[in-house]
Amino acid sequence: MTPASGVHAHHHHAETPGAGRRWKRHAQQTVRDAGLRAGGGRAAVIEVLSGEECVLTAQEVLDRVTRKGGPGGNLATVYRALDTLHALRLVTRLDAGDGTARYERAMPGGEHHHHVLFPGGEIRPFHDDDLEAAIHALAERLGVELTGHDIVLHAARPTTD
Amino acid sequence: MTPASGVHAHHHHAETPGAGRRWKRHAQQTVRDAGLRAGGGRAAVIEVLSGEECVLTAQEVLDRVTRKGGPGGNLATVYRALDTLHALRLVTRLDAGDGTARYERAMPGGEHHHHVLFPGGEIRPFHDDDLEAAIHALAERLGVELTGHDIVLHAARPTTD
DNA sequence: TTGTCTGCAAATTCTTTGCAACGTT
DNA sequence: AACGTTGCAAAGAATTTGCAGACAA
Repeated sequence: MTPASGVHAHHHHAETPGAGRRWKRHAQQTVRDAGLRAGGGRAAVIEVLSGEECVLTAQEVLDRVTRKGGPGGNLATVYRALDTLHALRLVTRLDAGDGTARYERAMPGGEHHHHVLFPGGEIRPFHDDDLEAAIHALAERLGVELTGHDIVLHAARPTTD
Repeated sequence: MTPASGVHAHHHHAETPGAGRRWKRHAQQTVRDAGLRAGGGRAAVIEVLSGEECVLTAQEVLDRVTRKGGPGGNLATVYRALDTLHALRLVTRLDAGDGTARYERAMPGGEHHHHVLFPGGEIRPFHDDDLEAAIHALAERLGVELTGHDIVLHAARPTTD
């Protein structure tokens, strides 16, 4: 049962201004360095992602690409672009548990955030240094070399806001 | 809750003996209490899950059910059973990021574990009280009423062990 | 030119559903 | 008898892939 429940991301989170532009440049550079070419489809996906702080599904990326006109107006192209960007660690994939992957830009330097899922599909990003510290301490305790970590909280609703 | 005791996590697989049997009884009881009947398919799924401490895909559950002979030898039945058990909060769903859902029994009382993913697909469960404490502190800081949380670590490989 | 990118359609994979027969209560 | 349960086949949804033509370097 997946009646296309909408998932809305909240911008609760003041993000560094220019982060999108910075990521866009970084992404273009990285793609070029990988020996790949500057086609319109992938460029459009990069453009869209640079303008979004939090997760989008492939379909949502396509919608936004389409809205802007131009090339990239194809789901296969979007998926291919997302795959490439993910392989280059330029985007992060989030599984919200509804069988649809969501993607968001990954800032260079490991700067990242996690997600709180609310009933109804709302997704809210958050970042917390104490949590990051706890994760790293944990990894050491477990004796594993961490390459990444995903944390998804499920909440009934904000107790305050 | 979850006093940050100095309990050392890092159990590879040290689970309380009898946990499987306990869960099985609990599951059967809960299903009965929900007004559902005791068919062979769901019973087989419960049987399989009770014998596994960590995640299985629907297909893996089916394989094990089939191996034991008897009813339940059908993927649709397995999915339906897993759905029901999940709705009753008797199983947990894990998205390892490969587009296939994995399920494991959920012990009553909130007792649970998280997962470390290694390259190659190996999944190792762990539990850590300090981490749990950190999560609860975090939720309070965020001002949300937590109903659950998923933590997935990605590791290159054990640094020691 | 050479090798990459795109779009379109077809194919895959995972999961859900319709329906008739069957089992439990 | 009433109603949940199961199996099989078909349907769906998300994601991937084969190909031929368009493009970038």
